[in-house]
Amino acid sequence: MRSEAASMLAQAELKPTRQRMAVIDGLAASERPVTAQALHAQLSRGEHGPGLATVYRTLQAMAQAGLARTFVAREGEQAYKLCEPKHHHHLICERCGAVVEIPSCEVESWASSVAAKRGFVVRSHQADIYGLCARCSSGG
Amino acid sequence: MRSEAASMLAQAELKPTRQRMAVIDGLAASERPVTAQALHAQLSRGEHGPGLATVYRTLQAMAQAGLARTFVAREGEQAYKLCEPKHHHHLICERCGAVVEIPSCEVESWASSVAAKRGFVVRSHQADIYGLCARCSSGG
DNA sequence: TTAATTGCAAATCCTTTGCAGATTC
DNA sequence: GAATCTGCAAAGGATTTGCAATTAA
Repeated sequence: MRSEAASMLAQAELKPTRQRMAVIDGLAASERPVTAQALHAQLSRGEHGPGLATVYRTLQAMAQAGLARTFVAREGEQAYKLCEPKHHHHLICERCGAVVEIPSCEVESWASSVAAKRGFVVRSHQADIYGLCARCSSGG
Repeated sequence: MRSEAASMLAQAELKPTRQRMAVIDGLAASERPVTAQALHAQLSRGEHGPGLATVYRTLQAMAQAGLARTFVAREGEQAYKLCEPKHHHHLICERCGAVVEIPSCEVESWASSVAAKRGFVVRSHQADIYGLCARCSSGG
């Protein structure tokens, strides 16, 4: 049986090294986007944690392969989160940072009609919804 | 008669200094988002161009006041563009960088229904459409 | 006059890069 | 064995900040 991480690396055409597996496992373990710095710090708590450069390189490669998406963190950092390679949108909790993927794409028709009105040809679109998740809106 | 720039500064509760006016005029002159660096370089061609720090400070203040929006430029820089303080979306040309505002908000119902399905309470959303503007899709 | 603003340059801080040694296929 | 990958530390580059001089109200 092949691990999830190894499979993703194969998709990205990257060799499944111990360091990269750790990065991906770390990413997968969080339900919210993680910055390279944070991930490196976390992985460094154990032994054999990958170097910061490797974390950056791996995250970048994953994003480029479409297997991770980038988010803008508060102070100009970039945060990453694994996601399906196919197009989708996100629900993001502003309190706890949780990210839920929305597979459907109902914005598509809206996007093309709005674009057509102004002579645009749509190539892609991005739509994210920010709010409070069930837990945060009830508990807090 | 009060200039457009002075009026915006008033809205942001900033004193209408010569430097800030220059920054805003420079922003207003471009139909695409501009980075602080680019704006500073452009304004420095003339005399009395504001310092880089002032450009950064002004752009940041405008964004905070909701009078400008930030975009992520290619190499991790932040680009700014003036916009209406009220909520809206953007059509962005991937070729020439032009940005057209979409005042309507048809995503709103989509957003709240999708969010409700997962127990989320919507606080805001962001939706941008990328493509080619009329000129770029025909001419190129 | 008083508080806000500017400019400069130094300081921060995220991210990238060069390169020798280690590792995968 | 050849091509990749890693780690380290140095380099790069955007943005922020301290502080004395300047300017707006």
